[in-house]
Amino acid sequence: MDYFEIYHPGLSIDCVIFGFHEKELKVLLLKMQNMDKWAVPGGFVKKDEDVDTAAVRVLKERASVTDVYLKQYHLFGDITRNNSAYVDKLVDKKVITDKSSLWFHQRFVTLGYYALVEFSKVTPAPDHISDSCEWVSLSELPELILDHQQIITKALHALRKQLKFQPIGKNLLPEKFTMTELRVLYETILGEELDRRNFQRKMLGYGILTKLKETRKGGAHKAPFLYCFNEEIYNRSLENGFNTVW
Amino acid sequence: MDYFEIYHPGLSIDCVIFGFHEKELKVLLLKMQNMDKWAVPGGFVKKDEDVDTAAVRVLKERASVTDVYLKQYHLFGDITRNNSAYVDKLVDKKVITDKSSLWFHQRFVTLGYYALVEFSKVTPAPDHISDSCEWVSLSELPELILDHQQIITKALHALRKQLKFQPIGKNLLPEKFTMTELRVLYETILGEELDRRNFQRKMLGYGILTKLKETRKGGAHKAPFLYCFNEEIYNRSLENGFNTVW
DNA sequence: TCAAAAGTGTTTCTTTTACACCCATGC
DNA sequence: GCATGGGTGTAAAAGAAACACTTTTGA
Repeated sequence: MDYFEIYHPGLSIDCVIFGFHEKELKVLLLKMQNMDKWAVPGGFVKKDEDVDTAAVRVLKERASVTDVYLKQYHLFGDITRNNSAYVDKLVDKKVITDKSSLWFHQRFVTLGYYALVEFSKVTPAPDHISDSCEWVSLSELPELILDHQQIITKALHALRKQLKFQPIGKNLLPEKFTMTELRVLYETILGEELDRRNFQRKMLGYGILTKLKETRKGGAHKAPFLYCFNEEIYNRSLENGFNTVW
Repeated sequence: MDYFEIYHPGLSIDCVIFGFHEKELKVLLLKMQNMDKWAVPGGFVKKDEDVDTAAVRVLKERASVTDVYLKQYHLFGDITRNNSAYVDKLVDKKVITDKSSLWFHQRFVTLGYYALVEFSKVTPAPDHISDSCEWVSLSELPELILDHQQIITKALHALRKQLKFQPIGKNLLPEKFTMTELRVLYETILGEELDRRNFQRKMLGYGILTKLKETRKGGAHKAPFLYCFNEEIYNRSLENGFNTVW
């Protein structure tokens, strides 16, 4: 494969994939072949491809993830983020061929996207250049390559900022969910506890939720009602934002 | 000049420079040599240069603007934004040499920055590839090259978003200013009127202002007090944001 | 002396916060 | 039957919005 033929030079994409499971916010990471370091799924932009389209493709190719909320949040373009020694190591470990090392030795700027996905819909599967693919709690991040730690941190900050004045939940939660599940998601992202009753009132006030007749049975204790998002109002709120802050 | 030697391939930078004058928000535009189209000051990133540093340099080289607030807000990476016919025209008009046209015929993604500058501190001066350099009201934008209209529009949206939960004013206003001047700036960016008294109370509540003993004399009517920003609290608010919304 | 902008305070309304009781369910 | 989480409402506090009168100044 001739990278120089196919891809836009010096530009990569990295996608921080957020999922929510067991009251924890997780990111989907790939373990580099023959190495003890992990990485956010990334890739390159084809010469005739929109960067947004490239991000969607990267998500699919490298993490088998489709149909997600995806948002560009920052271009990482410091000169320090490149590391020739790291590429030499990749060649050494046969992660990349010697022939293609010229491509990887370029200076890259990388465009950061974050993706919100429904945890249960993703079956982590390593691609051909990864040893494994796993959900990892934000509180237990392993050693990461290059500046991927920073890329994740900044994605989390961007996500928090978005949460402050836009709805979040679609794509992170299953189609039907309880008010508590939604609240715990908010608490997890914000890193603080929220009053159960006040949360419910405020959230319902936005009108983005539809209360269903069903309840979530099977759990211990009283069966809570299920909700789903009102797509139309949800999307409108995504565009316009709220006028209040969490 | 060999662009390929010096610059990072396929990556450009465009800076939307906002200034505030006579109750209007303005942008600094360059008129392309021998053409009737205008452009936002832009440039390229050197191979050994941080993108943020490149933005500062571009601002200085192309618009003689220094010491400003500068913020990366979006990477424009759609495939449609490139236009070979446009480059041919530039060669035809001798804005760029035939020799360098290969560089300009690349597909570029461009990184958008917006800058906030003090209007009176800028003396618009065209650089060597521009006919003129002028402040233009946002409401009277001339015909712009490529997707520069979109680049400006998105910069304004990003600025409005920032205004909602961060202080704005430093760099856009002179060191000393009246409360009315600050309010009119806010009104201009937001595109709506704000109550004079409520604005003052809320703004003072943030603690980012220092009331001076001086007043602005010379104008008709009662002389208003002057204020300046409390740098320390201002910068802290820039970092942390407010918890309220305008 | 008057028009126009500036300074200042109060009342009302809305939003946010804090908090308590009853209900349903599985163990 | 009891521990646990779920449903619901209200009172107090804080914040936002609406609003009016007096002061200063140049013309």
